[in-house]
Amino acid sequence: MVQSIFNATKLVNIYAYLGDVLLSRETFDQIPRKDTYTWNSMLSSYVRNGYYREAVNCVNEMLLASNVQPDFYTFPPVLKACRTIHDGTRLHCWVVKMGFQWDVFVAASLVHMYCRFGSFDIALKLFKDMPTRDMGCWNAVISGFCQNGNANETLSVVDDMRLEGVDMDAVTISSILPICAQKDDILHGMLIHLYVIKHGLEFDVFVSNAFIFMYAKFGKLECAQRIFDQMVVRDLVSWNSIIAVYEQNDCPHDALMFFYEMLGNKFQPDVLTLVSLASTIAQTRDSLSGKSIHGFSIRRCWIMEDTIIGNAVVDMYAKIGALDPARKVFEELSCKDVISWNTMITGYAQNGLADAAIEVYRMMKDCEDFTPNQGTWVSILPAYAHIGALIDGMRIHGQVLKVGIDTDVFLGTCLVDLYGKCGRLGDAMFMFYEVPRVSPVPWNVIISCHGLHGHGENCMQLFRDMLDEGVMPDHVTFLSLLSACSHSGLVDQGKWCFDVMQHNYGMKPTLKHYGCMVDLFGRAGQLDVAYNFIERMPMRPDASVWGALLGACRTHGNVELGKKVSDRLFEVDSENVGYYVLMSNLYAKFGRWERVDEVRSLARDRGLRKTPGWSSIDLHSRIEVFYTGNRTHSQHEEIYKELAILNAKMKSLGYTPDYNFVLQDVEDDEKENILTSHSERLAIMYGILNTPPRTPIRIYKNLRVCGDCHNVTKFISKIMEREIIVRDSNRFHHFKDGICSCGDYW
DNA sequence: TTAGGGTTAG
Repeated sequence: MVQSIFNATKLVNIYAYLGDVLLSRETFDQIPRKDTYTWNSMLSSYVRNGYYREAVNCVNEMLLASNVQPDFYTFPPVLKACRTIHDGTRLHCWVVKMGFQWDVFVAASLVHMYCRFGSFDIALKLFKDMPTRDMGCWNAVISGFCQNGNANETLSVVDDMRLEGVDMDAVTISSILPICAQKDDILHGMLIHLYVIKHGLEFDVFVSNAFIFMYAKFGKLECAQRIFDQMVVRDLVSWNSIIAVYEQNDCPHDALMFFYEMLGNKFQPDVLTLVSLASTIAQTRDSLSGKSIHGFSIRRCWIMEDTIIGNAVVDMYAKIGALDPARKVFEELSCKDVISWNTMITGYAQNGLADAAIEVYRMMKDCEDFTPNQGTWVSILPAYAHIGALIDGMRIHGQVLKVGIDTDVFLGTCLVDLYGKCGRLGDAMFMFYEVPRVSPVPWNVIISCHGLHGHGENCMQLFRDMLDEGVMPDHVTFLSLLSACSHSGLVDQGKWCFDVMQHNYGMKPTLKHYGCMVDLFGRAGQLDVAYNFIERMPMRPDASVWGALLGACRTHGNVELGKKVSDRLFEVDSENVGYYVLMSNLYAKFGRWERVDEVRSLARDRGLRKTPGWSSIDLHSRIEVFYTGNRTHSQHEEIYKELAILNAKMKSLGYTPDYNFVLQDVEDDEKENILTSHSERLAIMYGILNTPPRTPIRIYKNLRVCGDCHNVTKFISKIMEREIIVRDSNRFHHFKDGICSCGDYW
């Protein structure tokens, strides 16, 4: 039995301090004659533990009770609750009525609350009208602006404060450092660091934590680490920050090391630790750890309560490539926000599953609760670009223009990519000149678009323009350039780029760069050069490098080298069906059917199935897909009939079918039928039948276009007087008047 | 430790 109100109230406070609000309330309820001190304690118990709604209800109860009067301790904590639940005007009236408006603690709480509501006029008026201001009042308005992301207003208040001769304290510093990080203002950040040292504030935990975060944003890992090392006392935020430093700067193993060290120091991870950890695991692609993180957040019930951790887990699974678990977590999120949808769409798009990305985007649009934003468009546009859905992509462009954010560098770059990949180079160039071009990314995209169209010389010119504008190329720039040179037969320029990246920019080529070089030599028929190049590589060639050479052996018909290369290739990758197909194609070209069977049965024994070839066409906002030999389409009879008529016309103009591209050992008549039913021809004929004369036809083929279809498309473009743009898995083929823009080099 | 203003995330 507790002896006095005073002691009973002490217990309310102790339970609050220990985080047990229920026990705190139980004790409070048992006190028969509660005084102001008792009520104030209960209120702060709620607020301290995040029970904001309850705090507001409790203060209403108190204000209506006749036997007790609030004092200047009553309002500050409740106003803190009000700003979080966005409901404080009524309480402000009470404050005024009771005459506590100009108590410095109360006034500071009011100012901060109105800043957080975004009602800056009210906040500033209150601030200016205060009869006395202390440090807390200045900080209330400064942090209020900061937390609403109003960087410029914040800095102007800081200037006013210093003009009045008031020095910044630790609270001011830790409020404004995130603004320096947000504005990428290294100079001010470092000046503040000097100020902190001069004023002896460097041992404040909040200040140190804010510096760790700021230096991490600037990419200055050593500075962040030095501050962390010098800290005398570290809290959970310090550990979370140092983990995030390494996670955000692509050093997942260091991030994990600090996580284990944190556990060793007896700190329990919180939601924020888990969010960083999920991103870390996504980088290491360790699916087992991914499952542990997911399990941990389920056991703590965080995934149910916190959308951010849910989104982080969806993102983690998607980055690991585990789309089914990602989708399951996404479906089960109790509260989805726009970012949840964007994460799921990006997950599918980045794993090449454009159809699934589009399906999720449609579901999102059907939900009236969510309005697509910049993030949504940045995630869906690459999916449309991937499948060549120009009309859908243009619809997004329309929405972007309506909102007026078409010069956003991320969106602009996605639009450049869309137009480039959909065969509209002119529109891509137009968009490119609309976006800011200080980062190499838009340059890389436009160079890669020109490369896909076989315009190698344009790519070299763009590269020169980029350097003239003072933009630093990165690894991707050189990949785009090398690939462009390779598709355009610019062997010397390709060699020059490879040399420049190493000697002028000090970049070490990656496997991908080596792969491009092999492709460059291989396509140009310099098979021995390519082979010797691989032999001299300073790292172990992977399947893509050998695969590039095997493709060249197929194009240039070198069976002996092809055999040698495929042996090396299957040593490093025996699971990729594409390489078996390439090898069997090579044997088929020379009629070595026994070898063809051998390679095919090898692939079969390993449980590999050939990817079926298909082509698609985007007509009247509907994507029609044709598989090779398709006879189920509603117009298939008409399509085949027209193709037969076309065949006869082509032959009169000198066309002879190239049976090298038939991979079955059958009679010539049958070989001709097989060629006629290739998916790209079905899609082109469908386009011709369903669009007005002379309109261009754009189709997409999931594999590489076969040589015979390439030849036939030239004839079709002449006979039918159509411009035909075919995008395959490799590049663009632009046919007009019987000629292909690639000059038959691809 | 009955009160205001501070740091970290998808």
